[in-house]
Amino acid sequence: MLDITSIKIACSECSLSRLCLPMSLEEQEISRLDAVLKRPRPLKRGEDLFQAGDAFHSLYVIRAGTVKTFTPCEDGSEQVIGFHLPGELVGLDAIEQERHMCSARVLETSSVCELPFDRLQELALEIPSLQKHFFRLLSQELAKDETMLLLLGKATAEERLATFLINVAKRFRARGYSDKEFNLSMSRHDIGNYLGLAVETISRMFSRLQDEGVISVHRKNIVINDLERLAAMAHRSARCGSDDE
Amino acid sequence: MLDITSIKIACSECSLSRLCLPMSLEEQEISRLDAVLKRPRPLKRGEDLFQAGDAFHSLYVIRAGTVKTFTPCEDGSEQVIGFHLPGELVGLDAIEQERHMCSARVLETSSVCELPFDRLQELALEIPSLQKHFFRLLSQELAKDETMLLLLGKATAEERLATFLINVAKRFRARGYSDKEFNLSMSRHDIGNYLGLAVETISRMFSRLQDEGVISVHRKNIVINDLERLAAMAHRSARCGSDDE
DNA sequence: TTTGTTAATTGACCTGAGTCAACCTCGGAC
DNA sequence: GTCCGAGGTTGACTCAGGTCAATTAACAAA
Repeated sequence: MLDITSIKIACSECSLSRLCLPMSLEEQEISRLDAVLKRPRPLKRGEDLFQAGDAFHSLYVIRAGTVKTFTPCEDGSEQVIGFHLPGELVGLDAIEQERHMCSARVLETSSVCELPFDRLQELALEIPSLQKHFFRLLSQELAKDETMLLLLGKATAEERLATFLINVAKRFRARGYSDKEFNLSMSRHDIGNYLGLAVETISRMFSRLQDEGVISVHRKNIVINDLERLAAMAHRSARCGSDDE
Repeated sequence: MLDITSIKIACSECSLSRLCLPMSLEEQEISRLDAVLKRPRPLKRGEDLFQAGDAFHSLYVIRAGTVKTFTPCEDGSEQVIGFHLPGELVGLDAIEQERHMCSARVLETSSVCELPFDRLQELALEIPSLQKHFFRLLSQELAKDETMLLLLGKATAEERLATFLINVAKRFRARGYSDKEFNLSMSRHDIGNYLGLAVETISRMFSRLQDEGVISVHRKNIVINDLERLAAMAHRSARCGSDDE
């Protein structure tokens, strides 16, 4: 039987540190961060990392798996805010109100590292590059949201889905996976919700892109056949001069 | 003739400090921040504070007037990201890339304080409450954007405009102005762009709300006659448990 | 005052995406 | 195996909001 507590990997040895801590930290500084960090907690599909309204204590880094964040609406429905892959942080929007603004739900078996925010803040005072890293991280998140505002404000269904697929592909590549073929861990329903479209529209667009030969779709499996053409579809309403990544 | 350099008001005496620096700073700490800050620069309608792509050096606090931020799109159009009133910061999305992601244009005669970010960052290492303030500020900005994502993803034209009007009213009240009657400094075109709607739709919705007696519209002047009803329109697709403010 | 220009309104019409409903297809549970 | 239920697809129809075009209002320049 596997002892969960044994799955302790120091930040310095974590394969994600390039994504999670892309900054110059001294060996000794990493250890200090490491000491603050609580070890990965394994979570099963459907479990919540936290829920909207919960008191805020920690940020979470995804170590493995996928997490979706979403806000519940007055009418009982929800709005998906984002999908988060390994190396990405969730909970940043909770700092100000000191309670979570959105819920975070695990889409497949995942594990996350917990970063108590108070400790992090203290550490950031002592390690300038850590402070800088967090300012940048928050700023980056803002820039991402703005790109999303543009997408929801202007783009057609086709542009939205094309942009989404390209974005997912890029993030897979950045993690060392294929950007030509991958499995989407989220449902059509979640994709639609995220992109401000009905499930049926997502389904139709997948079919259309497949009919045009741009992608091949089989259930959750996506193959990108013609990245050029997909990019052309996405770029028509894209942010000026955004090469991303 | 007015000497512009004479319009120097220390942060400690600025009427906006409650909005701009809502935190406990020692007298001496405020002076240090004050020393870093460059004095208000007056700007005329149509002038740009900065443009998308410009190198990032400073954040700006609006002291008077209104500023809109927007990103240029590939197709030559633009997406309005936000409207900024006195006491609000612009440029936060530029920290990561070290260049501005959006342009900031003045909608009416305005003045802004410039905060060189490097100096600010140094200061934040020495003044814990300042660091905390900036983390919170960035987080708050994220939460705002998420609320906007919800609006663009789900809300109808009526819900969008109602939400917008209530939001503007709240911000006017927070600044000591009437929340029942005010002048919108932005054009219908900008409002439409911001809300992901056509100008004509904005116009039609204004007319509809007026016909229903909820508001009175004359050019840029708005009078809210029935806040209850306006709030009801807005709340149908609102974020759960968001009293804002 | 007239004139030019830009913003705003209104109407007629069109269309992209939502809605509703039927059906299909996996992948368990038994 | 077969049954079941959730997720996904497809078609037919509807409608909110976009587009296009004409008209009006506000205001600055001459």
